[in-house]
Amino acid sequence: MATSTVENYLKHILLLSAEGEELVPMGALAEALAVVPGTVTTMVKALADSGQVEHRPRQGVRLTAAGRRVALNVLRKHRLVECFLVNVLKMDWAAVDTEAEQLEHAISDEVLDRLDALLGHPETDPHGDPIPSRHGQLDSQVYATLATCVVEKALRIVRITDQSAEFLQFAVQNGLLPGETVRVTERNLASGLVTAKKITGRPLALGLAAAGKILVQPTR
Amino acid sequence: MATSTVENYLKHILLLSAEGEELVPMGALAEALAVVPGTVTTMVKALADSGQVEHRPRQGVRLTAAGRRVALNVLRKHRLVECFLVNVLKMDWAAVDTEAEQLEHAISDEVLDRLDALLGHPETDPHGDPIPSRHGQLDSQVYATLATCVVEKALRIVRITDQSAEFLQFAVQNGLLPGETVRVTERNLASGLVTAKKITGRPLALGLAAAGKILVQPTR
DNA sequence: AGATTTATTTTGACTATTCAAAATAACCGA
DNA sequence: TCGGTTATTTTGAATAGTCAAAATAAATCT
Repeated sequence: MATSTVENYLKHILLLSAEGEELVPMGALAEALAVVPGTVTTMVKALADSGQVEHRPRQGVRLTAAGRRVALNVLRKHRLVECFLVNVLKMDWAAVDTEAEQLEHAISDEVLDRLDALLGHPETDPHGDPIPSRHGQLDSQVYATLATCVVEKALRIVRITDQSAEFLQFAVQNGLLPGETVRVTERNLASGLVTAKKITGRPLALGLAAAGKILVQPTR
Repeated sequence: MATSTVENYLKHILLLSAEGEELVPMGALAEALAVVPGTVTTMVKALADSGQVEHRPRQGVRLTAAGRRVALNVLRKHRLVECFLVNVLKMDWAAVDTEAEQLEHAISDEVLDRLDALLGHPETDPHGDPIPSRHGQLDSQVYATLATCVVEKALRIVRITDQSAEFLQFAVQNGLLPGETVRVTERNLASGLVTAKKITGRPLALGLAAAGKILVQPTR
């Protein structure tokens, strides 16, 4: 059985390889896991020995099929737990990531399935992140963001890609939640400023980086 | 923050010291934790250094006030999680102990409180074991068992003190659940045999050891 | 008391995970 | 192609938790 350290390595490799095949640089992984790069090298070599990742020295890591299976299962646990914490326990949207970080390694597949049923088989977690299916399907649609979308068009927010409590708090305070409808009224690449407006609301200015963390799709 | 290993040591010391002050022998602790005795000695010395237990060399260990506080919190988590798994997720009575074993170290106090509220502040877990209160009160009433109670009197089952899946399964199959009413119709110390009957049922024979694991109280 | 059994502690070693710092390789600009 | 960044790997050491087996103390039994 994978230790929770191993689960974390695999989960973060999955998360950093976005869609598919790309090699994750060791440095990026070290940063994500908050350990020094040398530690990642050591650990990745061990993971490679156990067949969970493929290590290309000096280039990066990539999950094997086996590693990906484990990673998706952990991610599924993480996101379903977040749903539970927000929908059932009514916890703060911004706080649940940290909680789920622990719980994802402690809950069994049995509990996972029952939680999934209790929640009505949700497809995304409260931040809009897609929940991998029981057998490893992960929605990987590419969305526009407030930094890249067309202007003056009504769009539905589908997802917030920054899990930090600060950013999520900011999002809540400005009503930038998945499901809400917004329109970008102005975007100036030079100044790096984006102005967005909710249907019923005052204009809100935010930087390009922040705008890029909010994924949107055409209102259906 | 206490590691989950430390939490387990403290929890088991609490459980083994039943009520109060007794020193828990190192061997008993080693057995409960499924490690060799030498390991316990090493670990207990570390726990003593950090002020969580008092170690009497060659005699045993005992929790300090600080250690007891931690242990009660872990036990509270364990038992509330069991309630959740049985009452909300409808999991098998006999399987939840193992699950809770993991979850008790992963859930935060915040989640704990909300779980407690969701469940309606239960006083006992599904096996009848008392749940320590938020601030460390633990019901320590001494109950009679089917091995020690008066015969021919109707009694309510309050608790099953063996958490092993096998025993719990046996209990379920014979309807020996907390809340049920039973009567001991016969007890023979010599043969070590106890015969019990549910109000609406055929007599059931069980050994003294098994009978001693079922706690009862007078029907109110 | 002396010998024996039993519980506990000590010792030495091992695994998993981590860090700091030095060594190495790859890349990049002129 | 040379020199310098920058990323990665290596090396040596630390911590937490564990085991096996030898040493020791305590309790027990003649």
